[in-house]
Amino acid sequence: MSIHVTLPDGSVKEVAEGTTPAEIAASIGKRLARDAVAAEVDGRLVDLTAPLPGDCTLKLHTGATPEGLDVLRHSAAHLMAQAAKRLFPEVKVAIGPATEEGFYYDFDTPRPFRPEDLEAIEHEMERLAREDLPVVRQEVSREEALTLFASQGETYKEELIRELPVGETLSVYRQGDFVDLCRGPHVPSTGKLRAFKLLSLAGAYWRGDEKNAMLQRIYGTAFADREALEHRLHMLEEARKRDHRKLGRELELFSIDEEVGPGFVIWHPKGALLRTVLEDFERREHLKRGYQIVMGPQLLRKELWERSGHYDNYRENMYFTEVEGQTYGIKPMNCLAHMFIYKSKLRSYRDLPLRFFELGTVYRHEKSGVLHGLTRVRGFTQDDAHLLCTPEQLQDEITGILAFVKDVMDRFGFSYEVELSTRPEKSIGDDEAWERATEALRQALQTHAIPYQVNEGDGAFYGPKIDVKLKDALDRRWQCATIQADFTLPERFDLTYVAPDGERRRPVMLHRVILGSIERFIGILIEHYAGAFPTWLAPVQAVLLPITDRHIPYAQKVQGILRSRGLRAELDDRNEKLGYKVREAQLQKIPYMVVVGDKEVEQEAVSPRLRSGEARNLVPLDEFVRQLEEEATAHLR
RNA sequence: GCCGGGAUAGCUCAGUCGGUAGAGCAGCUGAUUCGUAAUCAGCAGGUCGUCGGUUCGAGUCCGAUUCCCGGCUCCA
Repeated sequence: MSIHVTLPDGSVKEVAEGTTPAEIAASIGKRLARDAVAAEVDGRLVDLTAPLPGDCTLKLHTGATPEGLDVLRHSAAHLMAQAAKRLFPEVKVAIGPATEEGFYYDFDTPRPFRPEDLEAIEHEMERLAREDLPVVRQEVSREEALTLFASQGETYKEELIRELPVGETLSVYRQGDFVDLCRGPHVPSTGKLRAFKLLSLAGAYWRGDEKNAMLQRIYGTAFADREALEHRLHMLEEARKRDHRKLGRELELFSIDEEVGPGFVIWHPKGALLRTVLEDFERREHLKRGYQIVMGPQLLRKELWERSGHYDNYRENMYFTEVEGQTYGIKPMNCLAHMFIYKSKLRSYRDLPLRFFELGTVYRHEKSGVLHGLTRVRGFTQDDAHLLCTPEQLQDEITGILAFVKDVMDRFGFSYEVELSTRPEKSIGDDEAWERATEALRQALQTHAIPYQVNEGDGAFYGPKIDVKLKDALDRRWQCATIQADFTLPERFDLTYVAPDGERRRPVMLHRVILGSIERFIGILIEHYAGAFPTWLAPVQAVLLPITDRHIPYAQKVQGILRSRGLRAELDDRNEKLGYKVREAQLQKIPYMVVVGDKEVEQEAVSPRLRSGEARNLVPLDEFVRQLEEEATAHLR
């Protein structure tokens, strides 16, 4: 008998004896025996106490490996359920998985949990962990499982079991008085759980369906050791500090006021400037790539929305207004006007592809509970484009857009993931068109070897889409760029072009955005940079700090020079000490704090201080202007 | 939309048992003219989210409502 053992650190050992992974871990070392949480036998994740077959490959996991951490967190979820049931015997448990960040468990409770309950449950968890209860796997038949959970009144578990095929063998895990339906694996005993924390309370629908009962969810996180847990808690705290809603106010970028309307953003001077810089960047990038800038109206006749299918499929999100017996819909999307540009004259295949770009402001009535700072609003501007091309050109156009997305995301240093979303239940168009559109998107991803996940039924109502999800500072994923293939709207609006053979053909339409919505993207940017925007984006690039009143004229002169070069320079001429002005500029995260005093005036120089704290002394004025100009235009090259 | 929590000065927050509101920062005025993260003094600032109820009396208790926060569902 010989067993290849891969240790958590990646090293490999050859072991001759052993009946369980736990035994083998113990034979290798005390530390490993203590830290191991699960094992992988011939690629299958199992309990440490699972019997080993003769010859096999074995991989031992601790909380340091992704698989081990998952097991640890899943076990922490069980521990939490056990603690909750002990303190509140009348609660019923639903499901409690590990997540990317930690774990949660959903409960049905006679009264909602309160924050102080979390503390009590956490203490109980600590007690149960100290008791080091063995966690035991038991295989039972479907019928035995049903009887077991029915006898405990666990109706949610019953419902889950009933959906499994008759005759199936299931596994349950016991720890002390608590038993849970679970595939496993789990840590061998509760003492393995040494670092966990309950984080928040929330409502969650049973099985994620809005029509089902609302359960009480408790979120928590767990790590292999205290240190890793503390690090995570520290990161959460850091993330809170860079919340774009907080920074948006502190940096005077924007506000959202109840009196004005929830979900409607008011851009203050600095925010509007930031937004303008971003929009200018976008216009330039689009023109470079052969797009044409267009603009459509905010209101379009209701009949048009009926023809496009928006009225049937998107009405509950639309605002309507009626004047003199005519009903107009405020646009929730920009495509219709673009189609009318296409239709305004006879198009030849020689004209295609056509790429219409619009910074299009749209209004969507989002449900009240979903609004969130800049990232979920009711009025927003999309960097929207509609590409009209022949079916033969479709691949190249999609590829071009994917390259565009990459270029732009690289500019901001964002990583992202790609998803392919297929036909939803509520949709227009025939199966064949959907199939062709989906295939076109898939082909483009495959030929460029772009890894992607499939998101069944998550497409737009008029076509499938490629979604790009970028990751923000809180490691939340945000949908920004999306590419949607559409064979249906060209049909509904009878778009045609003249083919080489003189026949009228139907063009394909691509809907796409790169940043998604300017509002959302800026919200993400604020958190990404923690408000310290790179110089090219910073609303204020330099602030002049005269040391006393007699240095103000020189500071004004420098400001004038910078402004004449298109650089965004402010002057802090308040009667305050330098330290005070530096502090404020630092808090405003202005890239350059330019100190001017006697020496600078005398030498026609400046002493710039960076946000990092680095101070440069007496840089010749023309040299500083040149450097700043170079930095501020980096994005144009 | 759903579950839970919350709303006091521009901001961050205190306000005990129901007895008519307080701090720091910001603002204003004055003094100070200063070299890299807060100079000093004075002044002003509030329909306690809104509406209704209980009470001799409500920031405080009850109800409704609006908005916000944490999630769920939905989504750019």
